[in-house]
Amino acid sequence: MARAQAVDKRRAILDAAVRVFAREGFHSARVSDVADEAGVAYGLVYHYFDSKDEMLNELFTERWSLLVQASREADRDLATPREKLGAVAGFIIDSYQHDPELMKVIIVEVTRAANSFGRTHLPEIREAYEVVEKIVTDAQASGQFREDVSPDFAAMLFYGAIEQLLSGWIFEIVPGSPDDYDRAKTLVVETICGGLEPRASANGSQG
Amino acid sequence: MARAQAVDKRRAILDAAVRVFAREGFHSARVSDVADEAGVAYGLVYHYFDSKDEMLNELFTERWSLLVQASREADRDLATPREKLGAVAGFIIDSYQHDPELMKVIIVEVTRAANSFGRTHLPEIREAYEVVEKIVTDAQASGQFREDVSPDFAAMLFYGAIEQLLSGWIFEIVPGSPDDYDRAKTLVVETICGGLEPRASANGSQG
Amino acid sequence: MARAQAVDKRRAILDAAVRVFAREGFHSARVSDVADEAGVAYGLVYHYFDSKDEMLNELFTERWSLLVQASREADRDLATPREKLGAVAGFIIDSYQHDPELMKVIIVEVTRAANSFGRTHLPEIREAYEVVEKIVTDAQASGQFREDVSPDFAAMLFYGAIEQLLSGWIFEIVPGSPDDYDRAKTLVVETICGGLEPRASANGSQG
Amino acid sequence: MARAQAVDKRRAILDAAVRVFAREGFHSARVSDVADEAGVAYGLVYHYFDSKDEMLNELFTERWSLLVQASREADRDLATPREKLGAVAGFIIDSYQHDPELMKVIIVEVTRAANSFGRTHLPEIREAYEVVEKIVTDAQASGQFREDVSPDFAAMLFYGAIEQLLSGWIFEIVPGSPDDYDRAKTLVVETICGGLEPRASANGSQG
DNA sequence: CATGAATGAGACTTCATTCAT
DNA sequence: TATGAATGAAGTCTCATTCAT
Repeated sequence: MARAQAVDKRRAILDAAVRVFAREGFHSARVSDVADEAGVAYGLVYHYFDSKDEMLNELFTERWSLLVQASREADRDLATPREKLGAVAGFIIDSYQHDPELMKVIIVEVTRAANSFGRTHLPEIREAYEVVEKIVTDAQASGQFREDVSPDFAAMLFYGAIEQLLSGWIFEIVPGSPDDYDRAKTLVVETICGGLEPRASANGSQG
Repeated sequence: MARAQAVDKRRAILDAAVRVFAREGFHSARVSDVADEAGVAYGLVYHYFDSKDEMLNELFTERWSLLVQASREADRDLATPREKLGAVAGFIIDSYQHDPELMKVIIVEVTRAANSFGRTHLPEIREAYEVVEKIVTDAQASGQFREDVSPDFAAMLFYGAIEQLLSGWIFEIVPGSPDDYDRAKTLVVETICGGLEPRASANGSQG
Repeated sequence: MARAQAVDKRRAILDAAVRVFAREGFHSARVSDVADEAGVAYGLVYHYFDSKDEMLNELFTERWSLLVQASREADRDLATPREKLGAVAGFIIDSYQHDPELMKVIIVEVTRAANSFGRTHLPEIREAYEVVEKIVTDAQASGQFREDVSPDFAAMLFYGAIEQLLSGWIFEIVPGSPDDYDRAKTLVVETICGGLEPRASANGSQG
Repeated sequence: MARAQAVDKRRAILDAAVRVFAREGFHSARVSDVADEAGVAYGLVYHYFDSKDEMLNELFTERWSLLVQASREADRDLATPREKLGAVAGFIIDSYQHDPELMKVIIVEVTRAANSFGRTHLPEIREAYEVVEKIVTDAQASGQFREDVSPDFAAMLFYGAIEQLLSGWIFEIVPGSPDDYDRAKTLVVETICGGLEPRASANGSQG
């Protein structure tokens, strides 16, 4: 019971942190803001977390591990590279749709903050990239993707595009309705894969 | 003479700021670091700039306006969408090759920092996007690009991919040699355009 | 217990501020001086007060409200204008005698600093003036005071004289012993009221 | 010719200082504000004055010496204490009417800033007080003023009242039209002198 | 005389973290 | 567990003054 309480408080703090970090940005957010938002005492935050950074770390890892896991399952369970990459993109976009504040924090404060938290979590981020790289490598081996685009380059393009897309929604630069999310899932894959697939006829400088 | 001196010092501070911001990150960088790096007195920084922020603003605008200008010229002077987008991508990659520290600062601290400086410079950033959107729109009108990908979506993908690529080089996640830069110019365009062009035969919804 | 502690520290800071502001002047006083004088950590000052200014505001309001209250009671409870004004003057002089440092701060840094804090507290200062104005108005209505001196003019004279007197003591321009304080109470009222009362015979240019 | 120029610039700086100090307050005013207002180069201020303080010192002394001189002449040339004190009050009020900004600076930044410049100029300020004290002493000796009010006390009251009055005009707490100025000259003397003169009959608790 | 660039000390405020209860 | 008072390091910005030209 007390245990349940404790877990609840910890969770409440983490959830509050998401909202506060999303709203204020990690840097501007004060630990006291998180405590207030969670409705707990200032000091309790430090009972559950060693530092402000740790909250973000936890938030990131919690979610990112799911992405890596989902990516691996997609690679294992699905047949074509399009399906696989579509599942990865779909998972990310669904995550955003389901909890936009959390995804905002993850992308803005970690994934694209290569200077600070991005560095810290580089190994985890690379894991996700590597799944995509493997999907591309396999697709090249089977002739489904052209071979002149290196897998890491392709993974870069893939994630770059998706993150930019999410950034656009996050900062309301482009409209983001449920319809847009669905359409985006299809289009991002189609566009990127379209570019990665060999052309039927001659392509390239395409006179 | 005195005038030249003055200009020099201002320039020296700005150049020092690039190095310091690139090295430490804007947030961690102290104004005193910039002054030290420039070899001037602390107060002189505030003689030329109203605030630490203003230095970054200036640095960004100075360079970004060149990008916008170059993009417009590419759109005006070149013939095919591939050539146009290739010129834009080329300009960015050349900029990076020529002054990697400045581009690092611009991308890391402004373009991808949608929470802080990215917001401030959104209008300027949008200008660059709009050129790409126009290129895509025109290409769609002439049947060179498929029409089911909206121009703003395409612009998002395009810039997202390029920025991610540069991030990879900046943070040494992927190797970045002069050869890589050249290859990247070709590939990024080929891949993105490849995805944007109509397929020779039926594909798309890939039946 | 913890609560009492907290209150004590807050009080200690405020009391220290009085001493420091009186000694150094508000402008020259550093927040660290106040913290040192109070024997607390620097940051604690900002735990209890939003700014250095706020300490002075609090100090002023705390005391000034007592003056306004005492003035109103004097007006209500006493009979003649002499008694009323005597009570007001007496309260101020007693305040000075009781806590000269606080009154020094209030007069020097607020009441006579019309440019800075005086402006901020003008409404409260005016309240005190208005009580005196009312006393004068009533005295004029009952024929005890001459009518050619407007009440606000009279209030000005009254407070101007008292403040100057206190300034003289504060800066040791004129001697200030307990005896002097007592004598002053009588004389200031007698002189000012003497000037406000109608002359028995002809007055004015009194040849 | 060059000499005339020089004098003009010095004067221009001093005049600008009056306006700037009156507008911003001495503390908030920057030396550069004064230079800008005077239309001269920053450094020139330091060619003519050793420091920011010195400008205020000069401004004060320049005017205050006139007051002392005028007071002495009034004491020497006029007959009754009323006339004498009336002339002193008149001179101050005329000064205000003639150059309100300068008088504002003198009163707000020097005369009533007993902590800072008031201390510095205490000797000069005392000179003015001493003239009034002498007038009162003489009036007491000739039986025109009551003897139970000490001359320094009386001088305090006199100046306190006048300064408060000017403060009221300066900060627009009480209306200040040319008419008000004229009326004030009469009333301030009449009230103060009225209080200092012996009562025809018994007075005091004035049954 | 005149200019304005250059200097650098100084102070407020913020806030993550610790600790006593 | 829970509270919130207490700590103190750190950094931005201001601005009077100096100095080279």
